[in-house]
Parts: sequence; structure tokens; C-alpha cells
Amino acid sequence: MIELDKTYDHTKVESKIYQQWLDSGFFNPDNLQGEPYTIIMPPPNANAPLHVGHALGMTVQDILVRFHRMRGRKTLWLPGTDHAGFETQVVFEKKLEKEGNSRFKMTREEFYKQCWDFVQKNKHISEEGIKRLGASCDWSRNIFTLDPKIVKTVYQTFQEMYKDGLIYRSGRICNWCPKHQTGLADLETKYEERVEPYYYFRYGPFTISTSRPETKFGDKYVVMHPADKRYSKYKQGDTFEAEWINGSVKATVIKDEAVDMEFGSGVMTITPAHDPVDFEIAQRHKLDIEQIIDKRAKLLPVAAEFAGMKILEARPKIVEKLKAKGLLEKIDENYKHNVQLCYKCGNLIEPQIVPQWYIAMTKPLPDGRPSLRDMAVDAVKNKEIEIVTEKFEKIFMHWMENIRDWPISRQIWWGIPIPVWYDKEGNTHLQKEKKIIFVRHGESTGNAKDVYEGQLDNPLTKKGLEEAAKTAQALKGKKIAKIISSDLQRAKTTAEIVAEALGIKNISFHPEFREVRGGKFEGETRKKGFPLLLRILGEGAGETLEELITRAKEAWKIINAIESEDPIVVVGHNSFLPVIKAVQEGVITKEGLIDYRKKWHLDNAGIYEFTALVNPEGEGLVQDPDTFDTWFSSGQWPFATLMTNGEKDFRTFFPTQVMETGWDILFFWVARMVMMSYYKTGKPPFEKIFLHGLVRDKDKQKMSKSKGNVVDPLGVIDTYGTDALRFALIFSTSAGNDIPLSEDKIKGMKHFANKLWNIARFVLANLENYELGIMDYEFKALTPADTEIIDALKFAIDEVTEGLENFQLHAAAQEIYNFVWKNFADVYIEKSKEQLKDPILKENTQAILLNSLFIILKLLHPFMPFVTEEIWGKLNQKELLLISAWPK
RNA sequence: GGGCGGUUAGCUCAGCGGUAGAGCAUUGCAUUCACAUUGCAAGGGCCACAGGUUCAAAUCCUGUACCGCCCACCA
Repeated sequence: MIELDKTYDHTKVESKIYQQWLDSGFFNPDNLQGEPYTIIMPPPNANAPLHVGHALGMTVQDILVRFHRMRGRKTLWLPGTDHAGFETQVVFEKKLEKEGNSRFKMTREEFYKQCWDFVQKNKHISEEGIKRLGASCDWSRNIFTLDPKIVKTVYQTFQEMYKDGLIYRSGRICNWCPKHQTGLADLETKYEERVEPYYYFRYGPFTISTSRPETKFGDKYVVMHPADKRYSKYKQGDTFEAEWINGSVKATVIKDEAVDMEFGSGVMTITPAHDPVDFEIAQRHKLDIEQIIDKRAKLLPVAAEFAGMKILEARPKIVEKLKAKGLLEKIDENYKHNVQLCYKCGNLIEPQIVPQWYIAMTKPLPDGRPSLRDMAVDAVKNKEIEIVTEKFEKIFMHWMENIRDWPISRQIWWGIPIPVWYDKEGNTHLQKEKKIIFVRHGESTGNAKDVYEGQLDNPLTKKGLEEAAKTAQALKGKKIAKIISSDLQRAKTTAEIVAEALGIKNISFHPEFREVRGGKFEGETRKKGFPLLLRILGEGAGETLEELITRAKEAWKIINAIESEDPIVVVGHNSFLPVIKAVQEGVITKEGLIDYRKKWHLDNAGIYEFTALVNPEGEGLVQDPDTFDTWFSSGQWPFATLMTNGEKDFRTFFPTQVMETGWDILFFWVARMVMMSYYKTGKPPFEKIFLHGLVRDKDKQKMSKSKGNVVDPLGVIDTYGTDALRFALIFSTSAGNDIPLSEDKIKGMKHFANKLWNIARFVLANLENYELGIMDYEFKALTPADTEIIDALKFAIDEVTEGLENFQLHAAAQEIYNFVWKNFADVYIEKSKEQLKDPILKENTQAILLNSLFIILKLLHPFMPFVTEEIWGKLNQKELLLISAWPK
């Protein structure tokens, strides 16, 4: 007889159960069968602890993932963390500021290293948080957005898009944040209504008006609408002298339709260097453009005595001066207008002309496909991608229609550097693609004996010679630029056989590491696994890590010196081949090398082809100082992540099934993923987009640190348990709507977990020695109460299943909640107490109680994984509830 | 300026053609019996307003009034 505690104590259960799940290996789809079901986790910022919004997202995804795993799908939920370029840099700079430091006092390298360490330290905190939420994701595939394998994919995409003419660099005007010293996309700015004085000035024969007199120093064009009759006597190109801030200027009349005749006097002067509309007018008419304000929002020498002043300081003084000159006509003190602000720091955006990289959103692809925008729009229109809740589909379409080219460069340091170099003439140089064909030597006498060879210079066996010839055949027909080989006999001979068969004269041999230091491993019997490299590095028997890396870099020098687009064949032994690849991709730690050694194992005479991106080298080449917008790399996340684990994952799990995230990053992220994925793979990144709302406090207020109403999910978990938090987040809310979360609600759900626990306690207490495996129990002599609960149970199964299938999680949660508490506990259990006393009805009743409990646990498991798994474990089950079959 | 939503019980929200629902809160009763992190019961709504479609409207259509959000941004 199994006794349960009187109440459910989550603190005794959760970490234990999570460990059981991890140990089972079933978070990893490699241990599951069936049709793949994939969700890529939106990677939380590595620098910040989880907030309750993450808790909601993780819960929703975990529910979907657990549901489909139980339904027999090969389920992959791929976790990761995000370097979150701008966000993290802002946080880190604030930290520096507190310490009296600044990034402008540091070298870029210093800054990057410190930021890296800062992020690595915090990364574990968010990963721990994800675990505590019960996320059943596959940690063996956990990945960071700055992982070299991700960066490589990002660079490849950049290169492809550049070659396709979709990426270009332009010196047009951009949103500039003077505080953060970077350009920003439109999405990264916000508007705020302000009431500010509005000034009317005399400018030659005209009246012009402005809220920003400090920009007006360089103004030498007056612009009016061509159809404005009031000014018909002025013609395009007319000039006149006008007394202005610092003396007389020669002004030119420009006619442009951008001018609103109704507004002010219908005449304006323009400041092309600091206003997007003015800039466009200047472009149209090929007007001079002069910078007035510097990147720190201070006035330049053109402002004469005002030079060096901050704009807000200068403004009243300039007005004063113009007034003294009799040029001020009037001031409207109640002028309401919108000002553009940096969405992070809230400082005024100062438009500046700074060259940025852009992606063309509406330009058709050179291969005949429509533009990035159109591919995304088409996908949603013809339901290749479905956005859950129509509301967001409309918003998505509307945004897409008005989309502008996307600036992807940022003048910040924390992020992926832009892989572009400039020479002295300002020409652009990209990374070079090097096609590499690795070939391992054929079987050597050492291989035949299955021993480690190390530096032993063994020849090929007869079989090895044949293998080399076979490999040569496989390469036949390829144009090969050169063969580079190790000078060990086994490699040399293999290389020569290949060269001869393909008729290649261009072949060179390079010295291997030959020194014997201990040499303990030589000739030893090969054991399981991939220990050779480990032993080289670990036991000091051979080459040190530094020596190995140096040698790999030397190899790359040789490869890079080859000026050919054709593939280069590299012949060597099994340990060195992946090392070259790893070093090229920047994985230069011991762990990184060993990881590569495991992944790229080659059989004797095996072939492995890949394309490397190599930085250009040359006199005076300077790398572009900018980094990518985080969303440029995370926009590639669904395929980039799946491409890191060999090609198999990508083939198996892409396109993924669902992207679940907050609606607030629909444009930032989701739209970009759709476009990038179609571009790169020709496929949608996911079939469904499921957007959750913002979690608000009980008064529907947005949570914020300054309001002090932030709910810490981990604190809630400590007090009420993960299951309670999860159920509270899901219960009585529908997709895409904001969710008010109150402590009462969470408490109520803790009560529900306890209710379930006591239901189990009751069922178990009344089982006596009844054997537990009764899922096939044949019911006889059903009472009306029995029939009723069986029907209700069937109904609940259907409703919960349907709710989960249709992303109506709240409906599913309510259904199971009501069934458990009302139908089962309040009605059936109460009636069963009588029935259990009846010797005829007893067994039947026990069977119904137990079967119902089984089904309840299954239905509830996606929502409340811990308490259900714990109870399940008390029911003498062999397999985990985690992978038990979903009821039908 | 353009677009998208919302308005249902005191509070938070489901329902979206067929007799008004949940959680919390309120009130009364019960309580050695799985659970007081409980049970039973009660009160509480012309489903914003005005028209229309329909045998039938909280649910569909049109308009009005508030509330909210997104996009654009006029010097």
C-alpha cells in the first residue's frame, strides 16, 4: 500500500522529477520515434534573468511539446540563448557607467572580452530558469547565438545576399542615437507627443517656421509647393539674399511637392543632413548637404559662437539672437508635435548621415523569385504559414505593405562583426569562399592492427591502396585547384594516387608534427570513442594545443594563397582534418576541437566537403567597424540552429511546426525569420505562428521595474510551485490577448495541484491490493454514476485534445480543470464512497477510479508536468508519464 | 492621417447564431469520513448604445460612443 503525504509539496518534487526526465534522455528526439515535431525556442537574452513573459512563452511551448511527444511524435524543442546585441550592450554600458567607466575609454577588444565574460556568467542563470519552469527541451542541442557555427551561417547568408544584390551600403540619412552612438532601424525608435515652442522667422521675403532653430545654420534653400499660387512669382532656382543667424546667406528657391501648402506659411527651409524629409528633397534636387550637428548632438563650427553647445542649450540663445536681429515674427508656445526617441534610452533621435548596410525588402530576387517582402506576404496569404488569431495576420500584412529597406549595421561592439573589408581606395572586399575536400588516407598497417599511430609513419596496406583508388574515382570529373597533403607515408601515398588518377600536377606535401614526447599512445590498441586528440592534448604525449593551432593556421595560409575558385583537396589523417575546420571556424578551445573531432569523423579514404569563408588579407585592408543588427542573425535562427548539428537535423526537423513568441516582436523577429528563411531555404521556417500576449499585473498594468510590480517567476515557483504558475498563466486567457496575473490566481492553482494530489490519495487508499495494470479492465454492472463519469471522461479527452490541437490552450485547461474538480472529485468520488461499500459494485468502482486517474494525469501532464509525473510514479508505472501515450 | 481590436456578474476574462459561463471576491450552511489548499448552497448580468439580417442575435451586418493597441509622421 502506497501512502501519500496529506498535502502536495512541490519543493520536494520538482528538481527530482526534472532530473528523472533529463536522465531518461527523452527530451532528445534522437531517442524518440515518429514523425518529427519541432519548436525552436526563442532564445532569451543571455544577460538577463527570466521574467514572467518568458515563463508564459516557455509554458506554452512546453505544453505543445509535451502534448505532441505523448502523441508519438519525434519531438524536438531546441533551446538557446541570445547575445542580444544592442540590448546587452546597453545593459553592460550601464554597468560600466556605474563603475565610472565607459566603452569610449576602452579598446574594442577589451570591451568585447568583458562583455563576453559578463554574458557567459549570466547565461547559466537564464538556463537554470528555463529548467525550473519544467521545459522539456533538448539540452544536448543548446546553442548560443554567437556560436561560431551560427556565425558562419550568418556570414554565408550575408555573402549570398550581397552577391544577389539584396544587401547594399548606403550613405543616406538614418536614425542616430547620440547616447548610444549608433544608427537604429525605424522599429527601434518610438514617438512621443511633446508641447514645445514653435518659432516663426523672417527669411528673406518669406516666413518660415520651425521647432528646431538650432538646425537652421546651414539653411540656404527655401522650398515651396509648385502649385502654391501665393508663391508663383518665384521660380525654381531663383536666388535672393537673406539676413540670417550669422550674417547674410544666398538662398535658392526650390519647388517640391513634399511641402504641405496648408501648413504654416507653406514655405520651409531645409536641413538635409538632419531631417529625413529634407534629405529626400535635397536628393531629388541634388542640393548641397551640410552637417550642422555632430554625432554627440553638439553644434559644429558652422554655428560660429554656438559651436560646441548641446542643441537644447543653444536653442534659446539662437532664438534670442534672431529676435535681436528683428527676424523673429512670433512664437507659438502650445505647439504639439511628435518627437522621435531611442526606444532604449528615450533620448532624442538626431538623424545623421552615416553609411549603413541595408537589405532591400521589395527588390525581386535575381533567380526570378519575388522580393523578400513578397515571399513573406505570399506565404501568409496562401496559408503556407498561419498566424494564430487573424488579428495578427492583418497587422502583419499591414506592416509588410509599408515596409522599408532594413538597416542591418549598428555602430556597436557587442555583436557579430560585419564581414566586409575596405582597401585604401575604399573598395569593398568580402570574405573568400574556399571549397575544401577533405580526404582521409586509406587503411594503413597501423589501422589494420587497430592501434593508435600518432607520428608513426606507417605505409598503406593493400586494402588502403584500393581505398585510395576508389576515392580518386569518386572525385573524378571535379576540377581541383590543388592537392595539399600531409607528408606521412599513408597520406602521401593516398594523395599521389588521387593526383595521378585525376591528372593533377599541382600537389604539395607539408611536414607533420614528428617530435616524440613520451609517445605513450603509439601503437596502443584503439579504444572506443575518439580519444586520440584528447590524448595528444591531454597527456602531453604529443603536440600542445598551441602548436596544433599554429600548425592548422599555417595550413590555412597555404590554402588561402591559392587563387582559384576550384576546390582544394586536403589529404591527412583523421585528427588533423577536423582541426583545420575548427580553427577556420574559430573554435579554438580544446573543448571545441574535441567536439569537432567527434562530429567529423572520417573513415579510411573518406571524403568530407565543405565551404570555408576566409577573411581577405592584404596591404591596408581595414574591416568594417560595424556589427550586425541582432535581428539579422536571429532572423536566421530556425535554420542556422538546425544546420549546426550536421545536415541531418536540418533535413529531419525543418521546416519547424510552430514559432511561439510574444506579439511585440512580430516585426522585429518573426517577419524577418520568414523572409530570411524563404530566401535561404526556399521554405517557411515554421508552419504556425502562435503569439502570446503581454503578462500584466492584476490591475492590467504593464510590469516594470519602476512601478515595482514585476512578478519574478522563480520567486513564484518557490512559493507556489511551477505547476501552479504554469496553470495560472494558461488558465482563462486566449491567444494573443494580454494576461493579467494575480497572486490569488496562482494560489488557486496551487490548490488545484493539491486537489489532484488528494484525489490520487483517495484513489490509492481505496485500492487495497487491487492490481494496478487495469487499463483493459472490462466494466460490468455500471451504475448511472459510472456511466455518467465515463461519458464525461470521453468528452473531456475530446475537448482537451481539440483545444491543444487548435491552440486553445485556455479552453483545454478549463476543461480539464472542471472535469477534475467538478465531475470527478465533487460528484463521482462522493458517489463512489457509497459504491465502494457495496461488495458487488466495489471492484468496478475501483477500476473506474483508477482508470480515470490515469487519464486525468495524462491530460493534465502538459500543463502541470511535475505533480502529474510524481503521482504517476506512485502508480507502479514502468515508463515515465512524459512519454506515455495520449488518451483517445 | 492609415489600420486592428475591445466594451459580458463586484474584479479578471471565456463564449462568438439556438434557454447567459469560469476563476477570484461576497453570503449562508456543513465539517472526526482523500483534501479547510475542503464540501453543499445562494446572491449577483435588458452581454456599451441604436438600427438591421434571421424562426432565433451576446454571437452576423451597419452606425454611434467610449477604451486600448499597431503603423506612419508635416517643416
